[in-house]
Amino acid sequence: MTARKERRSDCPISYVLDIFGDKWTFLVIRDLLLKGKKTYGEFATSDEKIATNILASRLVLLEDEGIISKEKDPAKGSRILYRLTQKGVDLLPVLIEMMKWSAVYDPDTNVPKEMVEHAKAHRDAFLNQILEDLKKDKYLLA
Amino acid sequence: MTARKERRSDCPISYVLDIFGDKWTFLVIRDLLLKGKKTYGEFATSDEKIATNILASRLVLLEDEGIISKEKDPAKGSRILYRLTQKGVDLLPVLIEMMKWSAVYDPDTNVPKEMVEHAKAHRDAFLNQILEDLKKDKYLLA
DNA sequence: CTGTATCCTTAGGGATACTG
DNA sequence: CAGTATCCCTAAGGATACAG
Repeated sequence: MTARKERRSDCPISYVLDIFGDKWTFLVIRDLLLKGKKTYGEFATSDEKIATNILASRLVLLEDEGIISKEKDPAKGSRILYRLTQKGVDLLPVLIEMMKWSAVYDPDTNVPKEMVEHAKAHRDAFLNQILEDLKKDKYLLA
Repeated sequence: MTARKERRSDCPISYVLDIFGDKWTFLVIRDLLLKGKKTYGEFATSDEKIATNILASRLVLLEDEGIISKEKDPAKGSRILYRLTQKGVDLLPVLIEMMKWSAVYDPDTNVPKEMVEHAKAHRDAFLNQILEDLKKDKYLLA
């Protein structure tokens, strides 16, 4: 069933959380975006062992939100392939920033070393640029 | 009580979700980072109306994770001020990317118009840059 | 005002079996 | 393999009262 969409507020952060505010939905995006996974079975066998009912409900949710789409595998009719829409692909920067943050602060995370270096080196410059924009009220919320 | 930390995997995205995988925690960060809120009462009166028990538990969680810290208001001893640590401030890029995404895809979001323009104009360039890095396996997960 | 505590309800989610 | 369905349980979370 389609989850009834009830916004808690008109805040853009809240909009993201209304869709992704749980421990699983972003992992499906990760699998599609960064692990090249495309099928139900591939999602189901990720390290975090998502339950099949949760997985199915998330795929429906993501399709309802226009973030993924389904198609039959042309090579094998019984197989269904999931792919990200543009709206889904555009989540990449969010994922990347999450990974950079973890790369810096999670000692146990398995992020490539060069990415850690990249993140640390660019962190200050990136933050300063954003803070500049903040000063111009570019991102300030009401 | 301190939530028992049980990682589901060593994935950096999963690390973020283990902390922020709910509908409320990021809103507290938003209030600190983008709304200039500092006190319990200010958090409690946000648009989304977080329950006080949830709020308190999230503040404990965030302090345990080293993302916020507490101090007494020097001007008023009974008042407690929360502030972000460096680890917390470094979440800003994540929040910003979330806002940019909402600015593009949520028709009802109340993001400043200039930010929408900014996001749309820079989206392709930004994605292309990340995709370049992806090709170099800079962000690829195992 | 800053929290705790308690009660209660619902939603999230694990395990597993089952269907096309 | 791609899902549904069911059972059951726990955690999340709303309401509210209360304490320092």
